[in-house]
Amino acid sequence: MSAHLLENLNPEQRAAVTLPHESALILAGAGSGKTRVLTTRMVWLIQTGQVSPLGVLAVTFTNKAAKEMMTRVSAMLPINTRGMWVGTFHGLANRLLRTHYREAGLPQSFQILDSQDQLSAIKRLMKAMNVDTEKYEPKKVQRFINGNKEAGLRARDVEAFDEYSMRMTELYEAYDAQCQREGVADFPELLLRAYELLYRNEPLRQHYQDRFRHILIDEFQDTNTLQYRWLKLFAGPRTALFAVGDDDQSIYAFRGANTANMAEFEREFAHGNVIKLEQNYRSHGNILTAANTLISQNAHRLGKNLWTAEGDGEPIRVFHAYSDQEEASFVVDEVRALNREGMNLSDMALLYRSNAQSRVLEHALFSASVPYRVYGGLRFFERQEVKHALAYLRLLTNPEDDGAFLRVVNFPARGIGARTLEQLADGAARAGASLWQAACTGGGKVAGFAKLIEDMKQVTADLSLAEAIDHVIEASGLADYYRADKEGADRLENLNELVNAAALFAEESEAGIYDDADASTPGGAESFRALDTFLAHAALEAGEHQAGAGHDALQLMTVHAAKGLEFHAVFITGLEEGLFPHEQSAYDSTRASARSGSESFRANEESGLEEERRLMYVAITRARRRLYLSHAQSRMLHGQTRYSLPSRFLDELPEQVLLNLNRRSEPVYPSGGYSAPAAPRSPQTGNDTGYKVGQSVVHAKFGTGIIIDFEGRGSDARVQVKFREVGSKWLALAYAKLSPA
DNA sequence: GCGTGACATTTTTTT
DNA sequence: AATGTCACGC
Repeated sequence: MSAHLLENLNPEQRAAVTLPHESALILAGAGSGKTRVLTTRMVWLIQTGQVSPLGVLAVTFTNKAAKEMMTRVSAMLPINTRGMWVGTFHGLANRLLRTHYREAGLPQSFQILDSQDQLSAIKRLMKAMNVDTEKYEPKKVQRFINGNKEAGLRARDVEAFDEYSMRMTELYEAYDAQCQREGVADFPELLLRAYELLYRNEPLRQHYQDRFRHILIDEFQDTNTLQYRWLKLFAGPRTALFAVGDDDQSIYAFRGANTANMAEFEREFAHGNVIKLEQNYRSHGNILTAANTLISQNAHRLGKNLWTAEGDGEPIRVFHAYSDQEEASFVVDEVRALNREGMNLSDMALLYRSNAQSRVLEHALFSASVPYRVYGGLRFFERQEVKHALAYLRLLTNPEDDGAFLRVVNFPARGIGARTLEQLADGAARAGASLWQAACTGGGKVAGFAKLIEDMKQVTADLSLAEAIDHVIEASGLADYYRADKEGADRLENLNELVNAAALFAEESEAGIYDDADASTPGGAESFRALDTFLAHAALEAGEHQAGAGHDALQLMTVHAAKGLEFHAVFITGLEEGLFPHEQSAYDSTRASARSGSESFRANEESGLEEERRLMYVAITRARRRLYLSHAQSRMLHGQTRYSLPSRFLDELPEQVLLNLNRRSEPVYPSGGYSAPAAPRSPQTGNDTGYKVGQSVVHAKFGTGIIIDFEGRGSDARVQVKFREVGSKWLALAYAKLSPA
């Protein structure tokens, strides 16, 4: 039967699947059957009796990938997969912490803060500490805290010498204390806590190291420093680590992913046990040639070249548009043509670098009544009405949660205003108590709120999860509030959907999906309480952006969101300098972490440009048969028209695989009402304005800066100026009050 | 206490 | 263009 399992694998894939009990690194290129290898390996290990299902730990980055893996494994294996540890880093850490909450120093009902919750917790803290939020921006504080946690550093471990980072570190420490007091944990905290738990608790560590004989990791290139350490801690002397990744597809360095982990893993674990999967089963030759040529221009690579047994296929179509609108209508025309030829809309994708770009495309698609679906955006559990309902629930299970308290104490409005809350907070701080405790001992409207919550607690105690949530939505006044609101219908529906989601969740939990079948864990909590589990689920799995499922619709998403997906036809739009590669990433990637006080977690500071190139590589390799690349000379962005040059990535592709769709109307401008449009630019020559690139200038409002780019001529002339204070801006010379410095 | 208008801000995204 | 944040006035 295991022979059957291996039947359709190529030699490299088979070698990877059947590796002996040793650690290995699998360099799996785009479209090389990575997920297949990973799941088959898991099944093979179990089927050949090398390990029991409980001895396997499989880690992914997204819930989607985890689910996919589970589905495939249970399809191949007749056994019960319920006790298996397959999940995201955060999901598994949560599981561990719930099981060993005492040892981890957490309350049984600890709540998880998502990024929004975390930010508001930070703002609240800074307000209480009277910190100047101009000087210390809450967002930067959040980055600082998370960056350090992801590097495995607690506040006391951070080396801070200058005043700024010392203050940041103080905030970090105070923030952690606040979280501890309130019984909440943010995302990186889950990982760090779980790490510390095993690090300090030897018997527990022994237990898990002994249990997990095989650890499999998906998308290894996306691991950050802490996640890698976490894996090393779970791995005992007899554990084999099977890491699958593609350094060329690392596109999350900006949030701490450390590609150097791959090289390090090879040195520390794989010891030359490296298998490359280079045969691509997805794309035609020309597309792969383009991808290979592009990525070969990155200096920091482990090295890998994709090939395909398919023919060259079609050339890559390149379109130069005069404006973003023209680009959009070009895309719409092509999409309709392909659709007429029989290609499903859902087999085509429109990709762009940043979400803001989708608007023009959507507009054009809408006018042409082409059905489409936009991925990304607000997810279900992140909607405000849902968050409100969840906050009530959090308060029921964990009254110390001040964040939840503040979110709903006056929503719907109960006449409890800022001043009342200030007094309440003062009282709570003096007594060293939570807001909830202070509210219970007080009087007036606040006491009324406390009574409301108490009553809810009583009533819901005997109800099922879904019934309880339904009751809370009614009793809190949320339902009435949205019923009274003219625009509340959608929100009301979402609240209804929340009740349904809870019912569905309870059903699945009943089926055992979320139970831990391993009863041998020392000191483990037997089962988790339904409400807590549901709340954790809501935080960890914010929910797919639903709607329009089942309908054939064109797929719109950012390149980031497209990772891991494939389509027959792909349009990569907005290939312009400054947009893709994005200026923020390409030119000053160091800025974000420069002040974090822990540059070490970005020790492999590579140029942001290489990450942008990898992003382009990911985009190209999404396409199976047909690929379109387009750029626009002018584009509305942030309410301003910007003029840009074609992306350098277009120049980095081999000409022989490209087909220029504008060929017929050389030069690239469309024939039409435009009288000899200005050449895009030539910074050093041919401008008549008296300004040139590199020159220092003074602006009445923005201060002094340096001209870094120049476009157009005459009354259309525009310059990009990098100001010392306010960053870079595009200015029309005809209007801007500029003078030479 | 609450609603309204001025003001700034704007990468990519998962957990 | 669009959205969130903040200060101000009722």
